[in-house]
Amino acid sequence: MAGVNKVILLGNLGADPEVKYLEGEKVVANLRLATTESYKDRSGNRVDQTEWHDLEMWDGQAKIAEQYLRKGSQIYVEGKIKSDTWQDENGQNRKRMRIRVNSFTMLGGKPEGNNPSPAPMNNPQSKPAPAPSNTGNKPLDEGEDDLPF
Amino acid sequence: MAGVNKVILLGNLGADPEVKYLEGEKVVANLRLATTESYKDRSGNRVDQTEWHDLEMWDGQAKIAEQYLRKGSQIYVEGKIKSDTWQDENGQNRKRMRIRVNSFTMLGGKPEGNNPSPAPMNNPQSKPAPAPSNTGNKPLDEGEDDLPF
Amino acid sequence: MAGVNKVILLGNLGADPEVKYLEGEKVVANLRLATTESYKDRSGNRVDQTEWHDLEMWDGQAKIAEQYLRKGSQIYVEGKIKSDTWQDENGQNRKRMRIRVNSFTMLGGKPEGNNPSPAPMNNPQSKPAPAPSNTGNKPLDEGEDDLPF
Amino acid sequence: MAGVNKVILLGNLGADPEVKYLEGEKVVANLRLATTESYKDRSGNRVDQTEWHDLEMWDGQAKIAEQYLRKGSQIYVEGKIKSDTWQDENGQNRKRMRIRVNSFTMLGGKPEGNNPSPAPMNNPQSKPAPAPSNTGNKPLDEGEDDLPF
DNA sequence: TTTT
DNA sequence: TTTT
Repeated sequence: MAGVNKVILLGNLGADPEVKYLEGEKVVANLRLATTESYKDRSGNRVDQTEWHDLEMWDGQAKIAEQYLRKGSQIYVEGKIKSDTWQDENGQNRKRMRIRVNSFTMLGGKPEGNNPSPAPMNNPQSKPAPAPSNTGNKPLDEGEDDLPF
Repeated sequence: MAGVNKVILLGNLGADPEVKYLEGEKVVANLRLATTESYKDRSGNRVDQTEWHDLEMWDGQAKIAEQYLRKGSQIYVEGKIKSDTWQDENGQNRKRMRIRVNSFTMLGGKPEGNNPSPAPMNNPQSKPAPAPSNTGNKPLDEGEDDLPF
Repeated sequence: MAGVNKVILLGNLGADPEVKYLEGEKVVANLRLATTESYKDRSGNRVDQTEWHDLEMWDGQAKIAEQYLRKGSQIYVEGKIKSDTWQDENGQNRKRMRIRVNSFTMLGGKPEGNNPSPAPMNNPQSKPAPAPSNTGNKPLDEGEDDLPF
Repeated sequence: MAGVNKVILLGNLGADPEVKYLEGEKVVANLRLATTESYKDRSGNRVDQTEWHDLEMWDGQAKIAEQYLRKGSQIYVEGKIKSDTWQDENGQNRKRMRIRVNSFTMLGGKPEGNNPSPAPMNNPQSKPAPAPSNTGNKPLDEGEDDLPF
């Protein structure tokens, strides 16, 4: 019964986060993260292999993502694999895997050129916040809420 | 370009490994691994949440899996996320995620009752082997050289 | 400023946990964990290499350790490296590294023979508890306190 | 006997790597890596807590470190804990922990200002090399074979 | 669709 | 002794 399901990713966002404000104070952000592995094939040519990951962040974390992450941002992520299953319109069973993010760390990378500042907030009542660089890896006494401020 | 794509799992196999011998000495094993997380919901009831993972092992690792792993075996796994994409019969884009295993460790757990001994080998010329408890974590002198070029 | 400091261990305890009850409801448990790597040297002989780790757990986690972990117990651990520095009696700078445990999972293994049941509690007012198999990897809504019950 | 001993670090180098060329083509690099965790204490003040790690790299990896890493470089590291024990001049048992690096990835960060280009090589016969961004995570066909015997 |  |  005891289990471990852990994912560690380091890569760049393929697009700005997509953030949705749901009922009851819930917020969810969806992000696309590319992790690229580079190696030489047998003929000596360098090959880049990119894997795309669907990330899901909630609440405080989602708001931080919305404020600070942009297309191109480089982040380190810890999370877990989470799959949804459903039936599609043809009655076939479908499955979709996602990474549920537990914590992430911004590493710099270069956000998009002509909009270097944080994007306008969708959430008007959100308070201004200092730039965080880390979410989730909190000291134990304060628990693992997702808001570093 | 620098990227990290790492998965760490600890759980039990839902079935015996499925092993295929391909041309050119290639061997592949597919396994289903369950990782179960147990927590109490807001009404205080214990809830088990199980995630199923599709694992893929190759060559020497696949043979070890075939010899030593069974439905119910408990293993620790390191690997990476790997997705295949294709078009289904309706012309829709489909995607399937898998864990490409880099190394695994057998932890005991309980193999199935009435077939406690290793399953018959599909591969007649395979040599008998001592029971390993670890794959992939190689000694320094042999393993992983460090030059990416 | 952004940093990651993460340790993942899987091994067996070299002794029963040492638990101390401090003032103000604080509890700390110290444990010795062995991780053994097995490989063949260049002459083909199997070599076991064991590394011993000093683990530190606090509060709820420490109590779970006291109740359920014994010499020989096999556990999976996530934590971080934490060092103390001080001057010894000769005025020399000394440093000691420890693993501060964030979460652990019991994997079975074999507790000591003649005392198979949980050791008597040092802490009289502690309530009886169901056997947990996992600490720390909690759903986000409940945060990362260490008590699974 | 099966064990896991894994360390994941992300931080900045406190100094240039120290590289030693030993007999028989062996090369070792020692590095100091800082991982900084940032959190708010109970009075709401932001606190930075830095842990310093001693890293050890060998051979090809050591050469890459020598060529490309500098004081201030930001890297992601995977490795394992490795301790040496000895008796000091007072006859006391001493222990020293180190991280034996299995692979690392350069993340940018800003190398020192007035010496932006790679340092001169200590190793005259080394061939010029393209800037790598990743070590150790090898392509499947070459890397990590899977047979521990 | 990212990054170097 | 790093970094933001």
